[in-house]
Amino acid sequence: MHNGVASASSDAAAPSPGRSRRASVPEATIARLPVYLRALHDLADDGRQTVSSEALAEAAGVNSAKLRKDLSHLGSYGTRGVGYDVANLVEQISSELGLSHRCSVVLVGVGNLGRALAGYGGFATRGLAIDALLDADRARVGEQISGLTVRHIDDLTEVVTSGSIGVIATPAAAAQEVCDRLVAAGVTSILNFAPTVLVVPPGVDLRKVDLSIELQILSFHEHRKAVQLSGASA
Amino acid sequence: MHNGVASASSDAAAPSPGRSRRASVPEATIARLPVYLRALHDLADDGRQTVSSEALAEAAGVNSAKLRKDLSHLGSYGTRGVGYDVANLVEQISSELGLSHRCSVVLVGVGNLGRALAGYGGFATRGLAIDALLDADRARVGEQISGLTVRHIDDLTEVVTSGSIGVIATPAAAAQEVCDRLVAAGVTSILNFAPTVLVVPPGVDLRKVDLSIELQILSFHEHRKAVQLSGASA
DNA sequence: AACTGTGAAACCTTTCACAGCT
DNA sequence: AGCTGTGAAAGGTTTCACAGTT
Repeated sequence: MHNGVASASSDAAAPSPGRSRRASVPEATIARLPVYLRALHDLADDGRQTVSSEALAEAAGVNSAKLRKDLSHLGSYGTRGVGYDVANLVEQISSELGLSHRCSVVLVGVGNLGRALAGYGGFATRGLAIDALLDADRARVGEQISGLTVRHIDDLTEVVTSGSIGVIATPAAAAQEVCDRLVAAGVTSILNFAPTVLVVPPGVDLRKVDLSIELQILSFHEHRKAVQLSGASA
Repeated sequence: MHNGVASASSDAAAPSPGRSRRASVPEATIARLPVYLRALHDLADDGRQTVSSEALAEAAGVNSAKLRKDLSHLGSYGTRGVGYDVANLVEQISSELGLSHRCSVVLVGVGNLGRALAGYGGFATRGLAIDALLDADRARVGEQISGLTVRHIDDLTEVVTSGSIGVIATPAAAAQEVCDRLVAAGVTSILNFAPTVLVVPPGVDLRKVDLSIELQILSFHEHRKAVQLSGASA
């Protein structure tokens, strides 16, 4: 799975004795909440008022025990014998994910991938959308993409607000520098699409999406299947 | 996690008593091998002959104990007191991932994202590259993208070969049908970029990359940080 | 009866720490 | 000395199965 959250960032607070409610939802659960949310939105669009763990689990592609355990971490508001109230659950999950008050998303790197991300419908649907596009290439500055005007990366500090999320879609060679500049500008959550390992200071969350790694993992499974087939006849 | 090859192929072989033919490499390890491989290629390009677990781990962004444990699953060939032979390890990992004999990659959906993927340098670097582009829109058929000619999706069976990997970069609404067609054509490994849950028969490996989910996970962490800051004063 | 919420078991992953090789 | 390989401990995740609620 994704390890997501960058390394040594358990600095938040020392194991203080007077720690308050530490509901602390597990990472694995967090990673599934967006999937549940999407399924719930679909159900709501279909006019469903309530849904059972069984039905929601199927729509989300997980099993129902896992779904119930996940929701129980949120303090869950299902009704035994009935199921979950769709609208209520949407509210709960959105709130948990912090989608209620949208934070801005700043994308750096307007090459092929950056353009694709800027135009990606999935973002806009609920809660999150890209608010600013930046690039180091002055030839691209001023260009209009998906309703946004590309600005120069030197304007970074002007477009970053408290709680911004940074998205890096630059070539690998530029990624670490862009990352450093994002961090310097106050960004503490970064999504990296460049195929390189980034280093961030403690307290900064870093996730990565690496397209070629995904393909290589599939290559492994494909390879293993082939080996099994040919070797099984022994 | 990912559903992988349904229960069907867990541990086909009985625990062989004698020669320790290595027992299946854990999923978590597989997911990191491509990262190690990239770091190793970088080291090789720099002329390094050997590397310690400490140094390689740092380049890959993991800790050294994890790296050593991961490599030990491959039957690892390090030398105590010295480290790992870079070229040898590249060979080992490539072979484990099945990159030695490239399998073809077929991409369906040549919208913004599909174009970005087709031009994505990361793929080509080592072992894997996209071999065919397909789209349902006849207006796009014939177009040249990154040296490939877009073909109509009805040609699917002509471009799929045994061991092909399918990549879905269509809108969500079309994804399941495309997936079904890929499966029907014999594809057993699929990477899905469409923001929707796909259903595949047992024996087919499915991985997904969902851009908006990644952002929502970061939104959660950002949100939590904000809450901690404002609420910590109690 | 239908369905949720949850302890407990099973399983997987990471980290530790050190034996053992070069 | 330096470094790998690995049991064992610690921690996290999934699944089971059923008590408890409507």
